[in-house]
Amino acid sequence: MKPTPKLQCLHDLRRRILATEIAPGTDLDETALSEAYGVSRTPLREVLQRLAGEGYVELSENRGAKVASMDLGTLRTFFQTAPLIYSSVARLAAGNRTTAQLDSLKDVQFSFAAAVGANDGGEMALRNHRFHELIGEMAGNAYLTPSLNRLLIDHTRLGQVFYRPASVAESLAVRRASEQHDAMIAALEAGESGVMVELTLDHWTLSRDRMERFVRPDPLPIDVIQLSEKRNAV
Amino acid sequence: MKPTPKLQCLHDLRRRILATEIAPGTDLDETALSEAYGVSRTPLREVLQRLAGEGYVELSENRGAKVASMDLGTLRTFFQTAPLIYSSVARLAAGNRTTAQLDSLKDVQFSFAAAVGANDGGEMALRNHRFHELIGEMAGNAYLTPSLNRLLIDHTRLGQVFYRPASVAESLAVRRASEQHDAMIAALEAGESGVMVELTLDHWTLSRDRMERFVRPDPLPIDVIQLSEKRNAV
DNA sequence: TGTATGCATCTTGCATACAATCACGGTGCA
DNA sequence: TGCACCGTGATTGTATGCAAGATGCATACA
Repeated sequence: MKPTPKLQCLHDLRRRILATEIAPGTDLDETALSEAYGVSRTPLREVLQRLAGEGYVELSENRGAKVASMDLGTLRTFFQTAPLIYSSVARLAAGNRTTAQLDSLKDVQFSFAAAVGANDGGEMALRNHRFHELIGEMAGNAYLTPSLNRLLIDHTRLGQVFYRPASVAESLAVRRASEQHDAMIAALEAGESGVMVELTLDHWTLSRDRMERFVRPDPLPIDVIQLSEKRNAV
Repeated sequence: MKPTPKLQCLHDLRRRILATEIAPGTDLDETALSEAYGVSRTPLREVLQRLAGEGYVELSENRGAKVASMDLGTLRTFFQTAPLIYSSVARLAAGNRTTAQLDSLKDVQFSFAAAVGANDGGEMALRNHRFHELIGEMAGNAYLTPSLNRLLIDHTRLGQVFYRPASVAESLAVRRASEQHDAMIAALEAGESGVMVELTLDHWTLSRDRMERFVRPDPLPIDVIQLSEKRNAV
């Protein structure tokens, strides 16, 4: 392998977008980026074109690139579509996976578990991303893969919030997710597509519930709200 | 609108690939194409990158672009995946379509019917492509769209063979497809997602049967085969 | 005769320079 | 005061020249 600056730039941008280190909707300046990564604008533009093809960024004529936004409509669509694609991919993966892919998956899961142990939220999210990306590769379905990968981009970005577990309950959820990963590996190894689909749906439900819990948290105690209102009321 | 040579090139390449005017697997020469379309290599390369993102072509490092191939595995996956995506998109389209989109769809269907009347196979295939692409836009689901569009690329390329109806039976099938389009428009207009899904699956079945019939045609009469074998046997 | 190696040629990848387009601020006029 | 127009700076889009890598052929050797 050779770490050409162009590929390095590609991977780093992907990582930074997934980590929401660059926020959704952010405008990307070609000149600035090309200087930062030490490549000229030509290859950088090609990187952006590629990222646009993968759904990481959006290009508009004469107005440059911006990180793919996540508005309300997108979110709604996300929750609507994810179970369908995830479960379809899961079924296929159980039938088509190669042992080499299975080994890669185990490696990634090892890293994920390590990140969980180290309580490194960002790393967890990225390893989790790679884990599910690999399952997509196992499915070997060129038509579903682009959908899956787009879902995963937004899933990972949403998940960034949740892989920084504040409460004990959320820490437990992460550990449970990791256990589900292990179970998935077993199901994939055994080629049990039914089990794999079940696990995938459970995994989805776990993740979804945590996301919903973030969007609609427990309301503050009433008296606290009143207090804060008094303070803010000049 | 401005017909910049770059966009013209993009659209023309898409068209030629869909029409299998450029066969699957064909290598594309940057220099030759850039001269043909009157743009320099830089924007042409960006066009290729974009086409790669859409699934029309495949890029490989230092080896240029080639038109997306359609091997046996691809075909198998295609038949496996199409009903799922098509019906999902159909359901969503019935719920989300705007009247403006509906008008566009009617226009396209008008052109399609005209092509059928004129017995222009290539035009039929392209209009049919646009018809289903529009239904994808109606669905308004950024996650499913890339899958749908990839399916449509291969569907149209496969269909090129069938939109040149040789027999009377095939001519009838094309007419029937056109009627199904009309019925779909009605279902979309009424927002009847159930009906829309039904129609879509029927439409798929019709198309699939014709494709299968092409892949596995009626065998030649035995004596003819024997004859041709004798000829080929040095 | 089959295979390996080195060179010539062609193709792609990258950087720089230039052209076109857009955003913004200022100015003039109603 | 509000709006329209126009210039200027910044940013993107395009072209060209050169560098690096790959392909194919000829030659030499086993």
